[in-house]
Amino acid sequence: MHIPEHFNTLFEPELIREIEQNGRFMTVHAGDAILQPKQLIKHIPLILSGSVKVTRLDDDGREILLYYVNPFESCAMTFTCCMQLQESEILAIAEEDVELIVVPIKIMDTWMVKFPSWKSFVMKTMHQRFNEMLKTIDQLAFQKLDERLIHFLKEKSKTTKSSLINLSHEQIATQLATSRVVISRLLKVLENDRKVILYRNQIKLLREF
DNA sequence: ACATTAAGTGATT
DNA sequence: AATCACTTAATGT
Repeated sequence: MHIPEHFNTLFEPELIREIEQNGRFMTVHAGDAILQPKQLIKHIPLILSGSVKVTRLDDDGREILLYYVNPFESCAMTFTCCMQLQESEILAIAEEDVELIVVPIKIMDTWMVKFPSWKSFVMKTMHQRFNEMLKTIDQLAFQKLDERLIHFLKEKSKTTKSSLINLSHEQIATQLATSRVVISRLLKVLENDRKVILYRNQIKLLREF
C-alpha cells in the first residue's frame, strides 16, 4: 500500500508502518455513500484524494451540510462516534472519486496512547471541525442566507480548486435547505454586484468574490 | 420542431 | 424568506 508523502510530515515512521499493516485501501466513486446514518462505525477513514461531503438529513430527506473532508484529513464525527461504538448520525457521500484508507477503530485506540502524533492529529481535526461547525451554527442562527450561500460557494471552489461551480440552483438549494427560487434571486444579486457570472448548471466566481 | 429542464420574476403571505 | 404561478432561455431528442 502506498502512503502519500504528506503523511510523513504528520506521523512518525512507526505509525506510518502500522497504518500500512492495518489499513485497507479503498476507492469510492463520486456520488456513492461512504457512511450512512444508523450504520455502525467500525473504521476510521483517512482521505488520500478527493473530497467527502458530510451532511445531516432531516425528516423530509433534506440535507444540511456539516462540512467537507479533504485529503489528509479524517472525519471528526467518526472519532466521536467510534469511541463508544456508536451509530452514525451523519451521511457521508463522496463528492468526487475518493481514495481512502480505512483502519479498524480497535487499532486506533492503541494509537491514541502509543503515538503522540496520532493523538494530536485527532485533536486537530476535532478542533478544526468544531470551529467550523460553530461558524455554520452562527450563520443558521442569524438567518443570513446570503452569507451562507457565499460561504458555500467559497467552500465549493476551495475543494474543487476551481472558480467554476458545476451545480444547478436547485442542487444548491437542497444543500442549503431552501428553495430554488430563493437561490436564484440571491445569485442574481451577486451577479449584479459583479461577484459571479451565471450560466446554466454553472456558476463562475469572480476574483472580488 | 418539440419536449424537457434550468433559471428569472412579479405578486402574495 | 417561502411559495405560487408564470415566463423565458438553454438543452436534448
